Amino acid sequence: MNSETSTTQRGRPRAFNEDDALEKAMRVFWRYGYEGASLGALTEAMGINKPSLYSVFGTKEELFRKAVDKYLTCHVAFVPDALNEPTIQQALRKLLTESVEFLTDTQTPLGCLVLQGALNCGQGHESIQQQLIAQRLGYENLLRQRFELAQTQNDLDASFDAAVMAKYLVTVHEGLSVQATSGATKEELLAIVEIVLSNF
Amino acid sequence: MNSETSTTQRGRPRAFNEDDALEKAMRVFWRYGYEGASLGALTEAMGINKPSLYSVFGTKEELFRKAVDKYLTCHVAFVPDALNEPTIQQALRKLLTESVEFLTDTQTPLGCLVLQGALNCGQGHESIQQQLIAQRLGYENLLRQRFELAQTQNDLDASFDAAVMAKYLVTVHEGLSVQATSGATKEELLAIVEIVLSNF
DNA sequence: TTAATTATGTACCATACGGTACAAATAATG
DNA sequence: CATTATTTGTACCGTATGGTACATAATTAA
Repeated sequence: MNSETSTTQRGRPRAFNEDDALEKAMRVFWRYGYEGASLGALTEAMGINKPSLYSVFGTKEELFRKAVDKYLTCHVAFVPDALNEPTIQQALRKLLTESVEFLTDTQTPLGCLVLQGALNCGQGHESIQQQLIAQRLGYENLLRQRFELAQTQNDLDASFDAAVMAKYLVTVHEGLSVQATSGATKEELLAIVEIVLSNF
Repeated sequence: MNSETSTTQRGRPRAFNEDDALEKAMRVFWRYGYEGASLGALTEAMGINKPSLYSVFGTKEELFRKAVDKYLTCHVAFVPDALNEPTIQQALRKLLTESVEFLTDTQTPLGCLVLQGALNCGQGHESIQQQLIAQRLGYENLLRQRFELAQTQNDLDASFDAAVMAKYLVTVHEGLSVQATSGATKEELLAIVEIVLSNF
């Protein structure tokens, strides 16, 4: 029954690490978006060939979804972390500051995969676009719930409109991602963050 | 010498209106981005075939640049107009309100062509990406100059950082465009605009 | 050693892309 | 009418795309 975790397997051993390959694929999608990332670019970055890709990760669309999962769990885990800070001021400062560091990090592609991944892809990939939009709505809900929690703690006034402010923050966040991919520097974006923080 | 404005021309007459066709092409680029807009989709929307397209508008890249020009002169002319309002409050309110109306207008594609046009295109079209980025930097400069003018008029305090605030506004504007293409409603975006205006 | 199983590399398929050659069509000129 | 100039429609080219068939290599089980 433990065939999946068994250390011995019948056939020819796999010549690449599945997790490393997925990380490489994720960065290609991150850099070029879903459509802009060709199978050739993907397989070259992953160091494998197409049949191996298909047998392990499925179609390009399935690979993309796995790449997004990895992105969320391995690269943007700082988001829920930041929201755990005790006060809204602390939480938002940590969230936005770390987001700017993340979006302009030279060790990874600029901007955000969930945003750039399917912004303007042609016809035929609407489901991917919808998945990423839903992901961003989830982020918005996370923020709204954090604001509502702060209201119960008297950290935010009862007149504070949590839903609007959550959408405002997501909007700014998306703008910051666009700016990062357009060449804005970390310092420029941090200055913008200070303006945003003055709203709270 | 007036051969260009002559009413009579030698060969077979053109069967389509050049300006109408360009408008149609612009909307396809607006909706699908540079790469997402295939020549097939373009020619179908324009009601012409490929040789006609090439003889009149040149390559796809040249057609795109002409489409962007038309977009700027015919669809976003309200931007410099709004900045001519006498006070910063009036100028920004008009600018952002009309921008939201524009971005969510159901008569045209959602969002902004200059933003969505080349956000995540693959390799080989960097010059187009750079052109659109330069266009957005031009918008940022327009805002900064308007802020500096307001400072000379004592409409804004001397301590106001015009450069940072200009970049902040462009960032929000880009975020609003992303939100519009992601399904946000006009009302939601207008609520965000009110928050932004409270910064001035 | 043989069979069964899994992975790899090559070579290919159908389709779509941007772009063009070329002939037919339509007009003014002579 | 013949000529010349310009546009249109079709049919095609070379390339790239996402995806796959198939033979071969490498490993374990019998």
